[in-house]
Amino acid sequence: MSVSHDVQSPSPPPNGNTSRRTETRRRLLEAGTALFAAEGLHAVTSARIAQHAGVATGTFYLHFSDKHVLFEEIVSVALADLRSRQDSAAAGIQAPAEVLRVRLEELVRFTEENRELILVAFARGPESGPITQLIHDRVATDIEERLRRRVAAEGLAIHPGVAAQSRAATLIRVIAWWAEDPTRASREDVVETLLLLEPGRQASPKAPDGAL
Amino acid sequence: MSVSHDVQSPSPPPNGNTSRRTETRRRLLEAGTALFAAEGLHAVTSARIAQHAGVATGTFYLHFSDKHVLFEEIVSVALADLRSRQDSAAAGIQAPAEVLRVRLEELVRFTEENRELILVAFARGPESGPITQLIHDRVATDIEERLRRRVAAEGLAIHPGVAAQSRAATLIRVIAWWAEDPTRASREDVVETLLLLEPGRQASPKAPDGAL
Amino acid sequence: MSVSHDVQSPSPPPNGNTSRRTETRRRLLEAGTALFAAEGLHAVTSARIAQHAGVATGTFYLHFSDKHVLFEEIVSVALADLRSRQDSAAAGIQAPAEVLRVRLEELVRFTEENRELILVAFARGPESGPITQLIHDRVATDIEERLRRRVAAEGLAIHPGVAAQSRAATLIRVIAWWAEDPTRASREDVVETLLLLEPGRQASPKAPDGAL
Amino acid sequence: MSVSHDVQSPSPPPNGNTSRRTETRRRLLEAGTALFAAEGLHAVTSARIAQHAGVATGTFYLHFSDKHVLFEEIVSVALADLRSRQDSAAAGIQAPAEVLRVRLEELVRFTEENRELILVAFARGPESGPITQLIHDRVATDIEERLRRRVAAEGLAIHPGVAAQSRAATLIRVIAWWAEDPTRASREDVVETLLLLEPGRQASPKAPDGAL
DNA sequence: AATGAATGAGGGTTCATTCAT
DNA sequence: TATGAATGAACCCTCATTCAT
Repeated sequence: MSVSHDVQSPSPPPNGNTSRRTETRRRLLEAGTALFAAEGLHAVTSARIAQHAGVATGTFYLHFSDKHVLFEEIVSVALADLRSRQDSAAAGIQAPAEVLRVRLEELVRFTEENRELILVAFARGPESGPITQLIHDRVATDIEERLRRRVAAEGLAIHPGVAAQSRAATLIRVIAWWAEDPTRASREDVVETLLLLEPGRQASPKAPDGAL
Repeated sequence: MSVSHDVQSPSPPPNGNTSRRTETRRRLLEAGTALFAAEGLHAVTSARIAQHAGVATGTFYLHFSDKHVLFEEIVSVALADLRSRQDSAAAGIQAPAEVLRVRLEELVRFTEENRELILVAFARGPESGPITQLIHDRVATDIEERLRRRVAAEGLAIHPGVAAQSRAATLIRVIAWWAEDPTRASREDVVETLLLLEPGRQASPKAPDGAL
Repeated sequence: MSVSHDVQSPSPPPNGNTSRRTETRRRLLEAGTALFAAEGLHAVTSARIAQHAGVATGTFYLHFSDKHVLFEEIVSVALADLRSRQDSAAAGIQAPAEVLRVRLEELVRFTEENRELILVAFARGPESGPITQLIHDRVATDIEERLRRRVAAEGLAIHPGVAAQSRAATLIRVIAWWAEDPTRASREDVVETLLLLEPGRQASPKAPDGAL
Repeated sequence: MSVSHDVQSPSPPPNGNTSRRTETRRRLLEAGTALFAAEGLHAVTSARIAQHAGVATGTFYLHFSDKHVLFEEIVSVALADLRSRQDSAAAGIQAPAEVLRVRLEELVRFTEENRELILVAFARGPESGPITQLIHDRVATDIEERLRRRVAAEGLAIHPGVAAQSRAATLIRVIAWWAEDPTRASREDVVETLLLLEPGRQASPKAPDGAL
């Protein structure tokens, strides 16, 4: 159930065999994902991606105008997939606390199934490149909006901007850290700790303050 | 009171050449800081650093074996300076909560005074690379140790590894975000929110200051 | 009948690109040979070889990982060619003295036809380096082996190591000297004198030809 | 009794302590000899010679206009020294065969006492650089002159030019080869084999034909 | 005389990108 | 569509040489 790159058009191809162009594109995305995850954006050259994908150097440019575009594509497909999976999982749930937990659980599951991808997208902390910045900023903006509303409604003593930066960095870094080596913490530890660290939540000793 | 790369001793230099060397080195560090902050490690070349410092290309290599060594030097000098300032500020204070606040306040003050440097050290540019990771890892390791002790002593319901990643990412990201534009939040908002977000602390509405 | 870097097979190239690659490679080898002969390994840069071959700088590295590899290639192709020509010429001849003469004659003929190449391989330019040494050592090792056997069999009063160094140096130097300017001695003078100087041979006045 | 570089002027300095300038020059020559012998002309930089001599980079240029001049100086001082030692040793001897032997013996003794120097001057075969070329050419010219006279007088069946190239290359190569590792052959083996290989001499099996 | 920091031309090498086939 | 050889700008780095002290 991992993210797939072969879906190009919403409608499936007329016959069983994917078109050659689509297949080549898919292989480039796959090769890019593997190489970026292993070596980072900077160390990978377009020629090596092509080679790894089993196509000629020039073919790369028939599909992507450059390395960064490929990178962006990889990441944005992945993000969209994650979002839709989280939305499905949380559909129909009312309690905000439960929604949060379900979305975190889906995030963790997605991470397990797409470790390479996560390493590409979030690798090297929140400082890794324009695309990672973009993700961070998008995530942080959403969170800030939510927190702003809660501050207004509940009188939370936090600064929404500061807390949003914190939360976005936390999610990205914890997920990347865990993807590097999932034996570092159990799935439950990750979910529970992220729940407790949610801004505005209790995190006091032994007193889960009625939460969840 | 910003970090300086000048000669350490106020006494005059032992000979003419030494002071010239020191001066050149200082200018390279300064130029490197400015350029790294503005464009990131990857985009900056040693030739441009030299040019910006007003020296010849080859001179760069008389002082630093390459770009990364200069970067490391900038960052480690800055970190050491920050640490010593935090230690001085917290010297003699007993209450852990107060120590934490004082250290955060010093961090914020340092950030105000060394915005460029912070942008270099915590940069989000593409591939800022192993050094930024190193900082994160060093910070995270310290925090994890502290949390592990508190978990053992106080029975905190968090996973120390997860929470340490979260806290390190939070500190780095919030500080970098604020350094980008200090009008985004007041000094107090930054300090208070970071205090409240400390793992194991209350983050409930209107929690009385100094709770813990 | 000089050494050629062209395509081995007389049949047309399998595809357009391959022949272009081969052609470029041939031109680089040719340009390298000419430049090395004229200026020596040290004075020649890969950029100039490329320029002389009418290709871009980077193209050089598509074919040879560096200057020394090109040099090695030139020399080892030439040596292999010389060897095979000497072997063909001496095929079927029994008398050792005649074999020696025929091989020397072939060496001289080869030298006439490949003066540039000889100048490259046996060059005296500054630091022609490990490859020229390699040739000397290879030649000297072969000779030493032969002499060792003759010393054992015939009781020659020479030290095989010393004599082998002498003979290898003699062949290389005489050939290089003659290649610099073939009017310095007639083909016959070169062959006859090298025959007479063969260690273990008579070199007395008016020694009857074919003595041994 | 090795070659010394401290003799600058024919007359000794007025007082016992050599002048500072002379001393510096001597140290540069010594450092150059050691480094050239170990690493070759090309790999050695003027800065490293200076450093090795314990003086500043710029000082090098107060004594030698460049690296090659230092090299030439080293070599020509050594050659002059060798010549004068050979002349002294052969003084008063009449028999040409004995003169030859004595000169060869002196050459071998000189080589033992100045291995580093020999490695500098003759290193890497007869192809090592302009200075080595110079030596070779000078030696070859002398030999050719001698041989030309013998050919005229005795009717030797050799070409003087070819044989002179051979003999010069032989002497240089054998001496260099032996200097690399004097255990390769005994002093006597070197002298005797070089005697036997002298152009125009007998080198037939077991029949030293009255020679020497 | 000596110092040694500074110079800057130039070499080696890489790689994103093009284009003829 | 795909190929892959070729391009060439730009990078990193070295080192012979200068020159202010």
